[in-house]
Amino acid sequence: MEHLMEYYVDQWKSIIANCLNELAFQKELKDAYLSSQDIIAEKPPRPEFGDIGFPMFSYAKQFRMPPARIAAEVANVCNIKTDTEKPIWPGTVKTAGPYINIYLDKKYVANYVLENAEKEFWESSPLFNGRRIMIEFSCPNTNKPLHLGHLRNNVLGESLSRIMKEAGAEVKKVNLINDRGIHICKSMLAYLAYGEGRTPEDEGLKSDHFVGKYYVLFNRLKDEDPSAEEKAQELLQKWEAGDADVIALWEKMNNWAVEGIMATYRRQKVSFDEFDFEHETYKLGKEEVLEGLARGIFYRAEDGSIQVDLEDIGLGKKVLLRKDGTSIYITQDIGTAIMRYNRWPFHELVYVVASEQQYHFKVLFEVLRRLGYNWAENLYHLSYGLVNLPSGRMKTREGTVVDADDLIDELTRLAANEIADKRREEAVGDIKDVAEQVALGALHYFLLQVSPAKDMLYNPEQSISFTGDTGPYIQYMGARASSILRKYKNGEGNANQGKINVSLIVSDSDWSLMRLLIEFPHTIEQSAKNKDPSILAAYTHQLASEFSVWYRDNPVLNNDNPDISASRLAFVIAIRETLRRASNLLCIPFLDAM
RNA sequence: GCGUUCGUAGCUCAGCUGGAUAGAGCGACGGACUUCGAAUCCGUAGGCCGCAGGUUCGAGUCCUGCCGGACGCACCA
Repeated sequence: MEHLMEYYVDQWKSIIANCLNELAFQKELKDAYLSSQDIIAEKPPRPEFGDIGFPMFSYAKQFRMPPARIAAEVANVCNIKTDTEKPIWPGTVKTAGPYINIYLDKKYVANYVLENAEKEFWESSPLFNGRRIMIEFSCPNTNKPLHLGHLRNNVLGESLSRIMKEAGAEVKKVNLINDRGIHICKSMLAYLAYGEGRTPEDEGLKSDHFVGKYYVLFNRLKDEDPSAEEKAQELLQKWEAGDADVIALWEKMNNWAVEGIMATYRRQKVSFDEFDFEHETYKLGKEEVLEGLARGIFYRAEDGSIQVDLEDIGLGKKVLLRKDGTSIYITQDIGTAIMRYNRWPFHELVYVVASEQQYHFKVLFEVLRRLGYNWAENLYHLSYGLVNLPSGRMKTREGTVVDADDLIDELTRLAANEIADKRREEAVGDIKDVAEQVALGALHYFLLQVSPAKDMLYNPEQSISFTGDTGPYIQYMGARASSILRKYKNGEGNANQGKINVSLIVSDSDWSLMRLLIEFPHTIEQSAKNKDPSILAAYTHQLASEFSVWYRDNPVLNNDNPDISASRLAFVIAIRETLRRASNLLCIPFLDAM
């Protein structure tokens, strides 16, 4: 089953094409043949112009007529044609100057929406059917806890995964834990210097925060011991050599870090299908590079390192393997990509990684292409911008990094205060839990609302606000819809004595919402196609906002007419369901009460 | 310097891939609660869409140049 809006538009495109061809035939214009793909459809800017618009400008040349006249004549042909061959999805054809506008049959659409509110209308889109899409995101270092930047990464990856899945794809979420390297050795060194064998429990710290504390302490160590950097390097070499003591310490601290990070994932409600660990993958790719060297794709530089020359496409020269034969970042990424493809041949692999690594991914993709992997065409770097705060940029050294757990704590506290202020304790039940769901809704919506490519400003106060363009606002509207249903189920109102009659929900204000509902699948496809949850975020806010206006003007249960009650109730069910689905795709917890 | 990217209301952001009078939210000002939750809603004010060219019937959207910001240009990740 095609989606309603798509189906409508495609159908009308082909009708308009037929009518244009008919007109061309009548005018004996032989070269004017058009297929439905040539027809440009548009969403009219105002409701008076109907539901689908077709501008006629571009046909003026071949028809040698002014656009307005083409519109008039085509509309004529259409009206005759639709009389004889009735479209499956009915509508009325009108003109407005150079535009042909289609007015959909409101009763027909209303009937469709109500009948399918919880059924196939909401089924996943066919756009990505059968597509295997791998999405890599998060990829934390295990020397410190997650911060605000990771939260944007996580929610982008998680939301995009859900959207792609909703659009029909088979999605595999993967995470590569960076659990080795010089940064971890720094935490280890500082722990050796100041830790005195203590554990996170001893200090009452979440385990990843405990590790992070020693990473910060490394700066102090550097001041006290000028050779600290060198010692960290030594530690890394010992680690690579398999020194038992070093490995044991690494395992201990690494587990603490990973354990804490996983706890944050659970809290943020993001999850992964597969984890890879750098300590297992960091040597991958070396053979590939050596083989590329043997095949003459790469070359050995004078200093002994193996490099690739990408000057011809403006990417310069890039080292792929150190002169001592050891792997670097890009070496292992080459190996990891190949391993992943062999393990699960994907149609597309999306890397959700900050924009600062754009160059890296260009090189990586090009190297894989030159190695002859044709699937390298299907690698995609979803580059996203930095998250800044109203107070300025986050900097580790200045201690202005916003910790992920602390931020969620703070947002939760603010939400709990609000619940208390509004005297909603009894209605919500578990305040702490609901407050945290509101905190997540606030955080996630705010982070997703901005197009990924852009740097953004995160304003915690504004994000948690219950009015305006925020997550809690969307949650509130969902809760209001739920509240109406709850009252109905408790026997309030007389909807159960009425019969659903679609002609009772075709007013202008009904129609505005109805149209939004049928655009939901199309919006998901747009989001999936563009890999951009912000499109869906904007849609969801609009849906919530229009529902807010609608329920103020259209009493559902408080209505003398049982048929109106029943019909509006069915409508509320459809709206609530859409809001619930949309919220879920945006990682905004749906709440029945807040 | 080179590359990538962004520049839209006082602030934070949209603008459906080139179409009809450029939209939201916040903030400001003014209104609406004996009626399904006022954590809401309505109204008003606020714009040479960074600047200048170009393509087009038509440009916030595409191409070029300039200006301004961000991020890259490691045998770090």
